Amino acid sequence: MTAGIRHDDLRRRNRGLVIAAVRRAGLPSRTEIASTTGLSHSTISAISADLINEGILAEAKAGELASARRGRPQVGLSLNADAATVIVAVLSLNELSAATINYAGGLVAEESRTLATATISRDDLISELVAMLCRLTSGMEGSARPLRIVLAIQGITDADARVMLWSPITPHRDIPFAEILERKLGIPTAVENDCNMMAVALRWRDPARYRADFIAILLSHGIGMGLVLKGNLFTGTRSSGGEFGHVIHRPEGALCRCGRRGCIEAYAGDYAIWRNAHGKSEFSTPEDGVRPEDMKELAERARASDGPEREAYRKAGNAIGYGIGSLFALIDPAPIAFVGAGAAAFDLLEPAIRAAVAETAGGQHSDAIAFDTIPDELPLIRQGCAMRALTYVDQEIFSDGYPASPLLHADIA
Amino acid sequence: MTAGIRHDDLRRRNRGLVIAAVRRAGLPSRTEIASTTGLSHSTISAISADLINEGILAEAKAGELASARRGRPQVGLSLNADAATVIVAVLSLNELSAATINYAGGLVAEESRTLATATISRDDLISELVAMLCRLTSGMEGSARPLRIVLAIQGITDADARVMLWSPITPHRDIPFAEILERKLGIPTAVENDCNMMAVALRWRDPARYRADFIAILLSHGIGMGLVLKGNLFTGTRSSGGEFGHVIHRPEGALCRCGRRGCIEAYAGDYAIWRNAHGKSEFSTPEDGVRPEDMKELAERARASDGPEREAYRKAGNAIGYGIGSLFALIDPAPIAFVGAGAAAFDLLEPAIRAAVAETAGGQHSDAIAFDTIPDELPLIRQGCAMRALTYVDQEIFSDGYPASPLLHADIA
DNA sequence: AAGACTTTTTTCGAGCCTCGAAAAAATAGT
DNA sequence: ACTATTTTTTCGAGGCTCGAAAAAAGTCTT
Repeated sequence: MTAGIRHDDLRRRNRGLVIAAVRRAGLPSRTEIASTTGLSHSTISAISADLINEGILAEAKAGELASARRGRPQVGLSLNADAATVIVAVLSLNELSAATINYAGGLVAEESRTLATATISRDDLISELVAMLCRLTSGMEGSARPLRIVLAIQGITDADARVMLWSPITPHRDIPFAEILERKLGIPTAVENDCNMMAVALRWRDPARYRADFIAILLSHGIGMGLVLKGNLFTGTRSSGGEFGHVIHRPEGALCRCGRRGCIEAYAGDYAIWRNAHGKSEFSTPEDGVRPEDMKELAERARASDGPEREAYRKAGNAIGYGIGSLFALIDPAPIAFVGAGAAAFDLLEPAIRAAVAETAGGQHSDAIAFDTIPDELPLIRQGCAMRALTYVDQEIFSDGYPASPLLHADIA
Repeated sequence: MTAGIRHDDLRRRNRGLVIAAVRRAGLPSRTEIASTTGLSHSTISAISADLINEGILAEAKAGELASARRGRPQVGLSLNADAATVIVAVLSLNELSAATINYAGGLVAEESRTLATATISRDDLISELVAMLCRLTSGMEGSARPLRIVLAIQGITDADARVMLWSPITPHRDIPFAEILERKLGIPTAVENDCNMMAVALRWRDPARYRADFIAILLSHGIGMGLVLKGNLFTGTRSSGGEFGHVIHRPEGALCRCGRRGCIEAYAGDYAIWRNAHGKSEFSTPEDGVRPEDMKELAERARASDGPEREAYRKAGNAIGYGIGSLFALIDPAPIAFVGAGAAAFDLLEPAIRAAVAETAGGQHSDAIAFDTIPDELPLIRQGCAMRALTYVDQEIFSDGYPASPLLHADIA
């Protein structure tokens, strides 16, 4: 049962609304905030005064907002970059990277290193991560301590974003990263699926295109998906969900890395395309060592002539297209962004994808099916993590009357 | 952007909360409502006094609440059955039925008739419906006028629940039932998918089992689905969505009623089972005239010996099972209720369903997969419509300070 | 049977919050 | 310098929820 609304919740929610409006708009005036939130000018005035006093927002210098209009000039409100910091970390195949981000979303520091994720021991994996984050946060104590960590992983997390349940990059399972990092660093942590973070980032990058309903599909060694429906990130009931790569394309079909058969990934993952292009059986054990260079070369050959390579891409497109079509039967069509190295070969996939979608329930609204490609996934994932962490701070910490950094504003005391 | 919370929204939302608590609990005391909503006793006292004055709630007679405890006895609050009425209508193959329901959910009047939905003209279909609802509402004027109509149809509606976009029971498309009924009867109307209403009803019938996440699957001539995720009815971005029957089971597979190939329905719909059992080609035109008696007989023969009939049910179960498995890859497992005549043959389907699910991503959590069967769908659909209509009245009308029936309480004037 | 005890419900004043209207502030045009 | 215009702040009114205390309505005990 939904909880009742207390009187003090009201202020909290409206504070959150004002912060969100500033984060979204960049440098909005109070009047602009009033109109986007629907709250009265007086309320916005009161709330923004509080937020400025607390060091969460800051007023822009006069003239920063091009006006040239008559009347009292608007004063833009911005996020105070020094109000807080957050940490983002991305754990992917053979690579671990992390960064400190300030409250305005700017990069403060970063670090990354290669890591043999497939063979490293469980303890070493954990301690490498802990060590990197300790280095990043060293010297940040007291009010300078980061307020949130978001760790993105390839694979499945639990619905509460606390445990990595399974990942293709390591044999180790059920690693409670959130608990570990909270204990070691004392900073609240969320563990998120990388594709979900991609979807979050798309929404911030291009809100016009990626608004209420859209899909991000990661094409790489495996196939991942992040799905936003009615403005909310779609997650499973127990896990991060959205395992599009393991929707069944052909029952009893090709052997998948997950051990099952006929998954979309078993036709469209890098290893599957490679396997098909090299004339190996669909039932042969998935090859782990397919490198990005191999795929680039494969794509070149597929473009050069209509041989087994092109056929392999066709099969991949067919699997993806039928999968999308089935998804559209459930959720109706929505724009799709293909992300990752595989998106660089999208020209080879697209005809087969479109042909397959046309054979499905999604085909009837083919006008609404827009594709977009973004070959480089890491920046997207990072940005998604950063926004995830920052909106957490916005809504869960700064929306209460939290004294952001009292020392910065000692003059008001 | 989410709208700001006004001060007067607060009362409205808390009124809605109190009404919802009473509808859910049956005869709760004020103290009980306070604890389920988290609001204070004083607030509940004030709100319920208002609601009683407005004739929306009523106090139970003393002693109706078994207490036997010490202390001042609790006074149960109930919905005032006379506070309002709503209309539910269900349009299904060859049958149209409608009923008037009072505010407490009790049946006031009902009517149903057979109708050759497959051949009737568009205008006749509309006027039959309008006529029936006019008869039901005749004499109910002024404050006795029903406050809401919910019409359930087999097929696809738009996301705003105003238009029947497509239905298997009639060749006519895009009938704006909501607009038509609102104009003819002057009562706000919603057009809903029948399976979605089944899901709504399950939640009211057995909240322990069907709580936050579950699936209702209708097995009849076609295959429908109603899905509740995180406590919300799942709908598509443009339509009622959840067209589980048209998820692709086998690309380029059996011919479906929808004209496409390989849909789950083309294996598991009545016509598909019938077609397979009679040794017809999977690509032969779907038979429209398969009657429930035919299916009953088919099931008998399938139970009697392991012939083509049993094989047909196996194929159906295989399609459903793979479909469920793929769905579980996206949303994680959830309890499933199989509804409709096809559920009466669930014993024939279940082994193949379970075997197929085990081959998919859903298989890993096989412990969480609970099946339930409900052969009679019409009462479920009706109940879902009724609850849908009543909660609309609760939240959209009675949550504002709406004078429910001033005449009933003239004494307070 | 009267008083003690217990639990539910109502009453009442305090404290917030939002809102609208009016005032103040700050600039461009004339 | 003065007017027009637009933004922002101020101020009082009205509502809402809350906690504490009081009132109500029984059961239990002696």
